[in-house]
Amino acid sequence: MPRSNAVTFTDKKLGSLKKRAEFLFVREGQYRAQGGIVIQMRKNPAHTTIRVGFTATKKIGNAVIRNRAKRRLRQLARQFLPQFGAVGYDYVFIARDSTVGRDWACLTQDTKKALKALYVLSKPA
RNA sequence: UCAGAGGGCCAGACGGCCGCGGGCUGCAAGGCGCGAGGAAAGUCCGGGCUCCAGCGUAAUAGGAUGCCAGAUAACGUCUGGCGGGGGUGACCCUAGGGAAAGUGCCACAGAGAGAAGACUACCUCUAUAUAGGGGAAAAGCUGAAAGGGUGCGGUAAGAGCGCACCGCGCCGAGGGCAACUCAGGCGGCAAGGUAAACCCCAUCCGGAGCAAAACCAAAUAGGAACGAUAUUGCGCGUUACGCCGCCAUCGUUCGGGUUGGUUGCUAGAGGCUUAUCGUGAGGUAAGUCCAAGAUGAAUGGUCGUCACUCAUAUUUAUAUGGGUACAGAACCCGGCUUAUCGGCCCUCUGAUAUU
Repeated sequence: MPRSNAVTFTDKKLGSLKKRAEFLFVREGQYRAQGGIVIQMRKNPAHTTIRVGFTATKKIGNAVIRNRAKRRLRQLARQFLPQFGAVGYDYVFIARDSTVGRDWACLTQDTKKALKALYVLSKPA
C-alpha cells in the first residue's frame, strides 16, 4: 500500500507531520512568532502539498490545556493554510502560554500576519 | 430554627455557522447513526488476556498480609460481627497474632526504674539535743512511668497485715460457627513497656507486559523448522528430585533485526428493569439494551439566548463586568488513593421554640 502522504494532492487537503524527525527538519527553517502563536516553515522537495504539524509543550499546562491549544491551532490551520500557505512547504504551529486564553479574533489576525510574512520569505527574488 | 452525623446524585442547558474520527448504506454524490470521566488521573493492589523451556512435588531466600465469619474470578477491597478508644448522641477511629524462644532500646531527672529503694519527714533503741543502729513504703521530692485504688480495722509507726467494694490475674457452668462473652469460684496481686525494632508463627506469591503478541508486504545474514546420524554430559530453569526440551554433522525447506500495514480492539466477571434468597456485601432467574475505538492520537472551534453565582452602581429591581470546578479514553474489568466551582435530595442525632 502506498504511503498516504506520497500521493500527489491536487486539492487543498492538508497532509500531516507524524515523525519526530519531520518536526526537527522543519525547525531548521524560517519561523515567525506573532501574538499567541509561533509558526515554523521549511520547503520540502519530497512533497507537492502543504503539510502541517502541531506542538504544545508541557510548559503550557496539563493534558487538557495542551489538547485545547492543539485543537485551536488545528482549527486555525484548516481556516488559513489553504489560502495563505505555500505549496510544497511543511508548517509547524507551536502553542504559547497565551494560545488558549487569547481572544479568537486576535488569534486569527496573528495567524494571518504570520502566514503572510512567511509566504513572502518563501518566494525569494 | 440552630448545631451536627451518615449516605446518594448532578457536573450548566438549548440553538445557529464551520469542522473532526470510526461504523452502516450507496456505482457515486450523498444519507443515517455513534463519539470522554466520576475520577478517564496516580499506577498503589487484585484478576482476565498474551508471551517467556518449561511442568509437577519439596525446600531456601525475598516480598506481602495479620481479631472472627462471610462476599467474590481475585484482592491489601467490601459486608456483618467481636475487642479497644472517643463523643450527651446520631456516629466515628482502630496493622488488633506472639513479649515464660532469643537480641536490642527505655534518655534526663531522681535516694530508688524491675526479685527496687532510705535523701527529707515518721516510729523506736543506745549514748544524748547531735551521732549511730533498727523498723517502715503511708507523706514529700524527681519523672512519661514509683511495684493496685478508696474506706475501716490494725500498729511503736506502718504495710493486702486483715476485711468490704472497685480494678487485675487464673479456672470456668452456660451462650456463640468463630473472634469472643459470661453466672460463679479461686488468688492478696504478679520479672514492666516496646514487635509501623530485629525476630518468631500462620497464610499467600514465577517473571514481563497490548510498545504483550500474531500475521502480511518490502529488503537482507550471524539464524529457524523438518528428516537422518551421533548419545556425551554440559547449558537453560533459584536449588534438589522426576519428566521434558536444547546442543555436534549432513541434506531439504523457510526466512531475522528494521519500516509500513492488518489483527489484537472492544459483547464484557457488560448496563438497566423486575422477581426471589440473604441483616448485608452479594447470589439466582427472567426480560430488555448494545453504549468511543483514535495511533503526532477524533470526540472540536466560534457566536447567540437562557440558567446559577460573585462584585459594583443605584430607582431593590434592573444595568455593567467577571466566574461556572477537577480534569481528556489508548487492551479490558474489580478496588484503593488523590483532585474537585457550585448545588440538590434522603435518613438520623442533640438543643431551642410552639402545640
